[in-house]
Amino acid sequence: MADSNDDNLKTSGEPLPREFFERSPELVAPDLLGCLLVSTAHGKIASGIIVETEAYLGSHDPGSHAATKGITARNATMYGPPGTTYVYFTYGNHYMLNLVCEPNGIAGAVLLRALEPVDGIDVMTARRKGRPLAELTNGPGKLAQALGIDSSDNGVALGSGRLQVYDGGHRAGGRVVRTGRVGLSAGHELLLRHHYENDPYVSRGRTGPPSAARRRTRTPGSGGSIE
DNA sequence: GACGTGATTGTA
DNA sequence: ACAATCACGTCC
Repeated sequence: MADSNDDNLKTSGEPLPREFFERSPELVAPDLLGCLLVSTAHGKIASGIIVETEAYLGSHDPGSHAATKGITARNATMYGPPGTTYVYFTYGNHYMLNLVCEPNGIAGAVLLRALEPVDGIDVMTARRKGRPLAELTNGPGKLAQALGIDSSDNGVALGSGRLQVYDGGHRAGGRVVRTGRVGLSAGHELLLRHHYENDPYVSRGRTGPPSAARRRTRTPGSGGSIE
């Protein structure tokens, strides 16, 4: 290939088997830390070591898309077979990449929130419009953008599409900490976020709950009454 | 700290 | 039909 993009690729370990994902997201989320996520979207390799994850459970998790609602058009893949990807679009701008857990028919997934860039840094930098290395993949929307992920990846089994995850094992000396999940108005108090301590590629997250429910900014017309 | 952006969802 | 919400990122 004319691409210089596929020299010296790092594939630390075997692809994670389906059984790895066929259990609670609460167990899968910390085990994904240290594994390698690889994208081949648009014919370009881009990869990184997973350094931050969040678990999303089923109907009893108020922060989950599967909270009490049952199956909807959006969350259907969360109920699908383990080892597939759940990708959804939010805030009008961002794709979020999750890996589906639990046996087929039971909702559960792990959100990938941050990576340490490994291969294809030039590709990721271009997709991220020249941002510095530490800001290529330090957030869920950022990593999806860096890896070229979009809604066409939703519901696809790992290894059969553009994405794969390889076992990597934990980093030497990388201590894992659990904190509250980021950006939720409900369920943020549950300690379901996992990341390496003092890791430069972890998202900063947000401090505290998102200032109540953010109100849509209204533009009162001139002379209009405000309620 | 505030605003963009558009799909999704509950409510009417 | 409508309007609020939203697992965020960017610039002020």
